[in-house]
Amino acid sequence: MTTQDEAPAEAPADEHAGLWLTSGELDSWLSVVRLMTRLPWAIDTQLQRDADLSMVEYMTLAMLSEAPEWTLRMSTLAENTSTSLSRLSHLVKRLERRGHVRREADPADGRFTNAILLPAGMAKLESAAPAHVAYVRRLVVDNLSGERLRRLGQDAERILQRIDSPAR
Amino acid sequence: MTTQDEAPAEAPADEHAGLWLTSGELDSWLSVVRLMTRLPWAIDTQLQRDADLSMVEYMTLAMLSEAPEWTLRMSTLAENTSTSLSRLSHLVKRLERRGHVRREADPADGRFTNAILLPAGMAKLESAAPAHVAYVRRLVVDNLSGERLRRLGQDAERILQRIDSPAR
DNA sequence: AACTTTCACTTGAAGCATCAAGTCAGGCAG
DNA sequence: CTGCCTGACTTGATGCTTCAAGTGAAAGTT
Repeated sequence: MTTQDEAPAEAPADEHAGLWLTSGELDSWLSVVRLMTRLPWAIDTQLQRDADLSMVEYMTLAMLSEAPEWTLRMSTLAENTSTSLSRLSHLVKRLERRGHVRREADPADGRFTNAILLPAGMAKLESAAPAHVAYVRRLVVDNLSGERLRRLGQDAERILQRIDSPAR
Repeated sequence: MTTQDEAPAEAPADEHAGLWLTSGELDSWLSVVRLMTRLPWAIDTQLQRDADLSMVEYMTLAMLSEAPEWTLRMSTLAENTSTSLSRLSHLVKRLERRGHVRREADPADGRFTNAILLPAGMAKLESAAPAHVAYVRRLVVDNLSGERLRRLGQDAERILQRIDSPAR
């Protein structure tokens, strides 16, 4: 503080060790940012074009199709698709309007709401799946070696754990 | 087509080789999907809370701050932040209202619009950066080994290339 | 039994993204 | 120099997401 402390542009490299990112770290991070931006966009575009579904809608139908009785609680569905209950509620309302899904209060405990896949929704999912899977294969699964794909999944899980961990 | 073809639930495992995903592939893919969903959400939440900025807004300010004269064409900015020109136009209008940025037609060629970072925008960015970088370090950069981070960046680039490649 | 609380949603308003159409500058053809 | 044409945005409407507040069912409290 005795000497001047401006000169924001250039500074000794070690000055911000741990505060800023090194150039290599930054490159990797920016690649990840681009991936997070453009991969969802690419998949949404494909699904929208070929099946008039967004990725969350697809995931929602897919999760229901694998549940017993084609039925899941809204809260479970929200967890599994990583969305807020509010977003899911609006979204299911739209799927309901389109006849893909219906809702009913859980007969055993009226606080819960069950979302139930309808045959038309299953048909929609089945018609959308092949092109979607093919595209996911092309972009990701068949584009990386088995080893790298597995590690990518692991890295993702490791990051997700940190997101969920309480600190900060 | 001569025999019945329903029974959607169970089918021989090799039946859809290459059409569906194996259980390991599916696990990895679903991890990636969760990452794409929740990492942007986590970062947006942190930035919003600490600096009242979204990630795209942050990136926009950051790109401008590193450009000569704190100036970039809208189209360049759109490329660099992976957004559409339309979205960027709306976004920059909002940043303009807040006094972070201004726009002017390129004096040399009036078809281009330059976005220019204002001192207030730079100040905003500088106040937001430390907490943002710390969070990125915590979730990603310091959470993976140097080796794994580099590979993650490479995998991302590989996927991005496919997204950009014309076929399909 | 009345009450409070909690939990699991639902809703409406406001903000942001997307899509299609419009504008406007400069290059080019005649 | 007039009239297209292209490219680079900008705009307005529509739809989806988010945020804050509301509702209603069951469990616990007194």
